[in-house]
Amino acid sequence: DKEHRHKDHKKDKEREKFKHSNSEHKEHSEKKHRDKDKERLKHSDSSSDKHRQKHKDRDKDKRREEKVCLWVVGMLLNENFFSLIGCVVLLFVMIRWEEERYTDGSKWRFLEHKGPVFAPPYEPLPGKVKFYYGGKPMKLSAPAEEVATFFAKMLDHEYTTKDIFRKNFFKDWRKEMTSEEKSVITDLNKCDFSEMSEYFKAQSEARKQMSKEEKQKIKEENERLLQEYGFCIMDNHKERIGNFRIEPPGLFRGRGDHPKMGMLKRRIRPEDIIINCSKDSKHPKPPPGTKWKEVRHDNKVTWLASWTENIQGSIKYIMLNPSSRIKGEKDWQKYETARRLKKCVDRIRAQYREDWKSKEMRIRQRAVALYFIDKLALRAGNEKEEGETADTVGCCSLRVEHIKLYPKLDDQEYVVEFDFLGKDSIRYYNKIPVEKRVFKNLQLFLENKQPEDDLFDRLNTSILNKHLQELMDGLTAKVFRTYNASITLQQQLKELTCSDDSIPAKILSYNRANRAVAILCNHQRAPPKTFEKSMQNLQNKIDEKQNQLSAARKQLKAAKADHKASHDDKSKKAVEMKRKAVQRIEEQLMKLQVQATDREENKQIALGTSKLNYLDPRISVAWCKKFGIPIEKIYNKTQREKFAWAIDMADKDYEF
DNA sequence: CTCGTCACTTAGTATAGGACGG
DNA sequence: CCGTCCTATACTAAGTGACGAG
Repeated sequence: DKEHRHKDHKKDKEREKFKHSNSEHKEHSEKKHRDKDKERLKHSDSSSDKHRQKHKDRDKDKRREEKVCLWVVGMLLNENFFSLIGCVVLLFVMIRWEEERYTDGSKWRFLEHKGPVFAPPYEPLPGKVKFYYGGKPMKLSAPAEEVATFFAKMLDHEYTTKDIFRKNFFKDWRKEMTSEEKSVITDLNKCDFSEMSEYFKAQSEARKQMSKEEKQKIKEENERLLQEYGFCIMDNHKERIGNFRIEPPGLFRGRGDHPKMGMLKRRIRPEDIIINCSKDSKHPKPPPGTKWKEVRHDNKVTWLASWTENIQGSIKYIMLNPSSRIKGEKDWQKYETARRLKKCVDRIRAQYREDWKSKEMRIRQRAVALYFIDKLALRAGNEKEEGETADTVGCCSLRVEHIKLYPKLDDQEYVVEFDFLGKDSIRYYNKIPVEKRVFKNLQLFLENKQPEDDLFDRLNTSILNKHLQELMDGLTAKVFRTYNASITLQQQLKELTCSDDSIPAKILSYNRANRAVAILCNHQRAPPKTFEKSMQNLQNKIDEKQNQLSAARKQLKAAKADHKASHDDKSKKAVEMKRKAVQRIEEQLMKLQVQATDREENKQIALGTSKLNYLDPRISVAWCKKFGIPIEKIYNKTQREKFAWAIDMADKDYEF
């Protein structure tokens, strides 16, 4: 018990640090927000007024704090014994809470919100927009029409041509039809949605052409909705909600070769929604004439509302924004776990290398799989239900058909070729030389197996994670991804950054370090549709700059010659001017060239995912502080909000 | 040990909206 | 000021991993 408490105490202290930096930051941003509101209210204010206002605000805050302090002191000094008792009880409850919060798995003590925003109801098509079956116009019942519009809106998409998509869609569509419709519409190929499709195209065109005022009105309405439904109170903070809108109905588009693509994603009603909030909060009201499925008060979870989705039968949640305390703390914890792995990774590596020699097959498989997870940053690879999802794999679910062994390939020995579809059906393709022992083990694992058999037939994620748990508290397969990503960034930054580079050059280095991680984690993207064009545009700009530069250089030369001839002050000044101009253009050119390199290298690589989910933000913050890079160059507004804790916490010497 | 459930993180893409250059 | 282009954001699918029942 003593030991336990000691550990907890240490944890608490660290948490205290986190909370402090986080709330401090929040105060800043809240204040900014308030100031902005005021700006909106009286936009005629002069800037000095605003400035004064800011000061006033700060003073007010200070005074309020002082008042609270005085109140507490007053209570303590008060002769009124009962107030004193009250005060002590309050403190006791607070302390008790602080302890409880971390030992019993509670996530909050007070939670109040307004519930979700539902998708707008279906608006029937104007009569002139017709659906045709077998060339004849046909008026559809509202439910059938709605589902038809989902298809019509996707008509330009490739997947409306796919067999599975069409089959699934048609089956679900027929369920929405009246019996007469059902008897008439028996063949999707005879359906003509083109008028509907044209109508929606025209609608979106019209939306683009809307006047400023109309756009402004929509914007204001969105803002109102955000203000009303987009925030909740969790404990003592107003927190931004991540997704407060319920997903609208539509046709399901799974990624990759998904067996359920085209199925109807049904409309979610209040009767489907479970609300989660605290008992003592003002409960959200369901829309008039409706009821929630349930209102519960479970403070062991972080979600505010949930519903069961009809495609996979999984649960969807409404949760807080990444900037919230609850998400930030968890994020921070994740990186702390990865840092603990750093301390013992050598031991673990030695261990799995040793296990390659084990007498037991299951241990060898475990060790080789772990080697892949560590070296190649593969995902764990949980089993999936066949026929329910696209056929994708991770490490533990690799099959024989996903690897090829080459005892010799070109000038390398023991090469393993990986070729499989991972998460989101993104292809992982890699040829990698491995140690002889690993290679021999793989040959052993492949013996007497069919292509569709599991490579690691004695292993799954649960076995692997149980083993990892024994090696380090809190260790799971995904910690390796976090650890290797973060350590790679740190090491690459060290390697690539030159302190006397210009800021754009340093940022290129940062992006390259980021890119190394994205490649490691296989974070790909489809090349943007306009990639070639935008590259060309940039190249044109570069050419233009180059011309400017040679012109400026010529002028400088001329000015110099002029100065040599006349030796007067005026010509000297002219030389200086021209010299500066050349310098400025050189800088601009450099910047453009850097931008072009960056963009080219980024064609098929997505940096965002690793930045947001794998890279300890304190590494980036420290790097910025060390090299005098403004943090805004690395993190945009949202990212700064998410990583507020790190921005406050890390100094220039932070080591992951 | 298997299976299903649940909660939460990680993922790529479509598009809204804002910056920027003519 | 307006159209173009790019970035940020919204959206939601698809993973991971814990846990409990049988």
